[in-house]
Amino acid sequence: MAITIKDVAERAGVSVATASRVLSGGRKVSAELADRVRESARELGYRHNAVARALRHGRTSSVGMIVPEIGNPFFPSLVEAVERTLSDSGRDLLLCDAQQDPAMELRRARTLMARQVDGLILIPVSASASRAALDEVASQLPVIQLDRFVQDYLVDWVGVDDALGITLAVEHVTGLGAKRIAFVSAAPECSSAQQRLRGFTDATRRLGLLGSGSRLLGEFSAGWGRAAAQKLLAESSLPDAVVCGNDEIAVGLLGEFRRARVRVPDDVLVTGFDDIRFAALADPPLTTVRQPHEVIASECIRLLDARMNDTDLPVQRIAIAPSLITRESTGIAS
Amino acid sequence: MAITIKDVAERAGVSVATASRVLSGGRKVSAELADRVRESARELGYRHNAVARALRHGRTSSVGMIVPEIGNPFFPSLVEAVERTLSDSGRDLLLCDAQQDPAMELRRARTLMARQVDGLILIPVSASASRAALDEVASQLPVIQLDRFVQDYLVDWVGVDDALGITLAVEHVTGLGAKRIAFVSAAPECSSAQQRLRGFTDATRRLGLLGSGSRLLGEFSAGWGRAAAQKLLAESSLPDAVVCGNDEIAVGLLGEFRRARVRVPDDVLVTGFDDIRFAALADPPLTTVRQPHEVIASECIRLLDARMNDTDLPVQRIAIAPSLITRESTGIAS
DNA sequence: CCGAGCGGTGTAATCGTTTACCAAGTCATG
DNA sequence: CATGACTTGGTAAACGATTACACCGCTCGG
Repeated sequence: MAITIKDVAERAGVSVATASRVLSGGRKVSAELADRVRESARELGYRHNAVARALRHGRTSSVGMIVPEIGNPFFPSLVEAVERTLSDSGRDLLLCDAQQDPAMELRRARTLMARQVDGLILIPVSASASRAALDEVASQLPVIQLDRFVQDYLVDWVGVDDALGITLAVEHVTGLGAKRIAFVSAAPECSSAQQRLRGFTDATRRLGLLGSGSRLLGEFSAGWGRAAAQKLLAESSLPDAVVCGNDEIAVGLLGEFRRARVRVPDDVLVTGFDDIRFAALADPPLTTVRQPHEVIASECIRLLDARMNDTDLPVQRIAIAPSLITRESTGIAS
Repeated sequence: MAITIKDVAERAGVSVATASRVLSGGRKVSAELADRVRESARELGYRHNAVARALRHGRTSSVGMIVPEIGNPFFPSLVEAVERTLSDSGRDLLLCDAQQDPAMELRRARTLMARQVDGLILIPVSASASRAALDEVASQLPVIQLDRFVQDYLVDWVGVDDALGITLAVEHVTGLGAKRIAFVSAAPECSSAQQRLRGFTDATRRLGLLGSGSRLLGEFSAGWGRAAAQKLLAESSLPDAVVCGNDEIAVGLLGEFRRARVRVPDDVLVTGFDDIRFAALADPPLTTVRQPHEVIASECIRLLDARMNDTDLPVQRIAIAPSLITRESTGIAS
């Protein structure tokens, strides 16, 4: 069996209370005893038991996180940033994958609650179907929605300003002279897709270009990007620019254009969203909207901590402005 | 405060023992009381406290995992597969990022041990410097090394047969007539890099092609792939094929070749390793060595469970054969 | 010289479960 | 009918830490 604080106390000839006070820095202990305890702990190779501490303390110093699908290349960077931010304040991350399934999402939320995480970070799978999970969790502990949010539901949210991001892309290509602009994105199942669609609609309307190009809505995947490219190629003429809902779509689309000998950016401009690792490595390198992961993650934790300190804090929705990264897919190497 | 089993018992008019037996399925309880307890639990919205259960039980039903760097696109797919496998058996994943730093790796290992994870999955940052962490952990609990391993250290390992993977790539390009073969990979800091280098050396020696092309060792990144491409371009003539240590390197190299108007596969063949999500989307689509993540993950958990059941089990090293995925970067669309 | 105050230490309660052990009742069997 | 086996329920002791409270021995002021 492992060494407990009782063993340490015994060997040092003190009570467990004293040993605990030395090792977890409670009240003052005389220098002599403190040394004896530390010495004894070192000799025995004592390591505290976080489970017992958590039970007594009522806090686990851990945060749960549920991600729609870790395999999706955008989420790992968010996970990484969150994990790093948490570890800076001595907390650990319990990570769950919802496998794109709201029912699974709810189940994972329950196990995280059972594990008494101090707070939860949720990237909802769906703008509607994730409500059940969010609802159940939010009634029990501090939750922050990250990146995406559940529709018409007042729970803190931190993410990028999706609509603004798309606006940046639209303005960029119109600035380059594009008149007919197509939009290839995911069906408005999750809030990101909704907001990006809204951004596209609003921006093109404002510029008098609403309806100038096709609006193809499928899913956030390279496969859909390919399929959408084929649809565009089948039309009588190509648009001047294709604004994509995320980088995966854009990369798939670029591949299909390449195969069809459509030249980017000469024949058509293409933009993505997220600035995933491979956006810069695509052919041509992809102009895209960059999400500041580190900022988003740290804001998320900050808000979570604020919420943990004060449950009655008014609900906050923090939309962080993204920035446009211009690369060759719109003819401008940065 | 949250509802405890005591509340449930009280409301049902039974002892906590009975309530516990009903809710956690211990001994038999009469149908009538069982119903009363379940009813009461439902009405109060009782959720068990996994922390208390873990303390009593001595098991947390959680597994720790330390990854060198989640941002690296190869690891998320492993994490996903592991997480899924674990959740199938009702266990959770505590994920830590070592940030490519052995000291951080050791620290994270300690916090996972403090949290009493039932077992640990470690992808060591380094073949040598990760020894400290592995050493300390392995003396306390079941550990499996995943993907990479620490040199000359007997702890279970599950991963792909790296040397075989490279051999497949080398044989593939020689089968296509390549005589001068260059190798661009990472310096042998971690075991994957070591084994892939060994595979390349052995395979080329066997084929009488040892030393036919340059051997450039840097790191597993697209940036290094670019730099290496420039080095190759600066040589008097290009090799017939470039075998890359992983896909990121290959993609970076492809980009640089493209910029220099070197045609792949006409002028030079290129292969990668890992079959990350974007290998198929590269230009041209990348011939690569596929790691079967699901198999690797499930073998990993199987071995971990075996080790948990019997500490004295002889050390196992399970190398799983990868497969070659041929695409256009070697002229063969599959 | 006495009592209050205080710093340092120990005893024991506590966190929420599970479970070893015990008591009481039922049933079957000799 | 007595006895042992078996069932079912409750009581209380764990699990390993933290911490409220009591206590002891000083010092210091009146």
